[in-house]
Amino acid sequence: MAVNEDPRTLAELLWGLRKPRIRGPRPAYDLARLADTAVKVADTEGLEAVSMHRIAAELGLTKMALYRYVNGKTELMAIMIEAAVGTPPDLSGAAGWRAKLEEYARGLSTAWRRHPWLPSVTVGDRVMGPRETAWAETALSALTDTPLTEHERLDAVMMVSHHIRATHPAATQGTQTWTDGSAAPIMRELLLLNASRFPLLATTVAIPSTTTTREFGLLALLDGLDRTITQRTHNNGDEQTASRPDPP
Amino acid sequence: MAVNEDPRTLAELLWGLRKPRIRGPRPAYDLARLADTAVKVADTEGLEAVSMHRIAAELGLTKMALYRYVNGKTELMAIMIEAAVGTPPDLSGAAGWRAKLEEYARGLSTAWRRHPWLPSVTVGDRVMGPRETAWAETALSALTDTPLTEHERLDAVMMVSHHIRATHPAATQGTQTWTDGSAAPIMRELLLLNASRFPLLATTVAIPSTTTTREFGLLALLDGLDRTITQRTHNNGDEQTASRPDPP
DNA sequence: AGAACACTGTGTACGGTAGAGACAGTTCTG
DNA sequence: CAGAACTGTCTCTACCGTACACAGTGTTCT
Repeated sequence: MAVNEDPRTLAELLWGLRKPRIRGPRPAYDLARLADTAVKVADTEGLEAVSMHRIAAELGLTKMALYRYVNGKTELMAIMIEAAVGTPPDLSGAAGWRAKLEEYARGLSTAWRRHPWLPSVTVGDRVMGPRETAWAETALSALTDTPLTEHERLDAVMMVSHHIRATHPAATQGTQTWTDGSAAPIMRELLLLNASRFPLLATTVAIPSTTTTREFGLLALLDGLDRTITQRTHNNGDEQTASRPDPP
Repeated sequence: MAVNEDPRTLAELLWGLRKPRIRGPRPAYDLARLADTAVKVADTEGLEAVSMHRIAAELGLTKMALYRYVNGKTELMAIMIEAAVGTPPDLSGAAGWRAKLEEYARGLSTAWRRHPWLPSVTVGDRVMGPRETAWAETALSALTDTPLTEHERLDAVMMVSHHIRATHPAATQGTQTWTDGSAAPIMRELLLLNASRFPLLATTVAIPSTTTTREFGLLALLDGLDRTITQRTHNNGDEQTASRPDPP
């Protein structure tokens, strides 16, 4: 990566603020085409297969020609994300914040199942495009009728997203190292070998799991939000009277 | 990366099962020394500064000499992790599963603050070393007295870890893109510019935050776990009588 | 003691990555 | 029609991880 990492120019690219160029020969392709082929490569061969050379070759271009469209690989990744996220789910069918959040989690999950590289990339400090932003906006809409503050709603939404990300099966993320994945059998073996040092883990991996991490976690998460929400709605009117000082 | 990624040999390295070599000249260094210098470089200059060449040069070695100690960069990373994680916190001082989990979260947080690259690396499908495993064992011990099943306890522990990871300030992980980080001001600007499309987000970023995401999230998480735990302890004896069929 | 052997560290080379900069060709604008 | 602006290509650099042959060094066996 290089000195090109100017977030402002990236933002202009993502939000359609690049001034259209008139003079000179027409570009053979456009950003959408670039993004689509890159997404296709990532979907079928994994994210590590996406290199400047590879994508350029896929389009019948030289590697350096790509730099006429994007300022670097960071920008290519950004437009890939925008192309892949799609549109957020419709939450209007679900009644109540809890059902809406569950629906949102489902939507996130299916989108990520379609593009398994997506969760590992839509992370960290970065400029987001309008389509990805729309997801966050949709998620926030699930909590508008709750007594949570604006930032608490955002926190709650992020919690749900992170949980789905962490339990994403094909992710390079927080897969359950102990029970799933290619390293799991080795870990199991090592734990049973050292059962005296790690008795709790050893017994755990010896037992087959009946529940899924994702469901259990989401349940706990929503239960926890429910607690503060119901608590605040009940104390809503009382709080003022209770905190009102007695007249002298 | 190469064909070297054999998880078995990695496991042997991490768990001290490498047969000690006697013949030939003594190696100038050992794995601990390698790991320590690599950790130091990662701590001071970031994880991307850790390359085979860099670490070798730091030790006064040729790049290729490192391959006499580790089979590749994957193994180097693995021993770096083992060297950096340290020992898990002592939870015996905390009373009850909730306080214990909070203490565990605190310990995780301080360990990751010391080595900001650690959370982004201790993730995904991989073989873990004994010291990292000890952390998981410790975390599990917090929940031994709860009516949760073994796998549910593991799930709960993973949830807490993921949450701390996701809210880790210096992480390449799920920092709050909207409110923190270098891209945040740009996102704020874009949202206020497009406030009609993203009203909820726009109002949110316009308001200063009073609470921290980490605390709010951990609260919700533990509240959620509390619900199932207390629910099950109360229904413990009743459940059998309630589910017992009436005599005909 | 001497030979055989095993191991360490070095030098060179390879294929991969992202990217800079000069250049030729094309197309629009004045 | 001429000049300006733009596209795509070519060559080059600087990294990265890693394979492999080789020289030197120390241990072990005879």
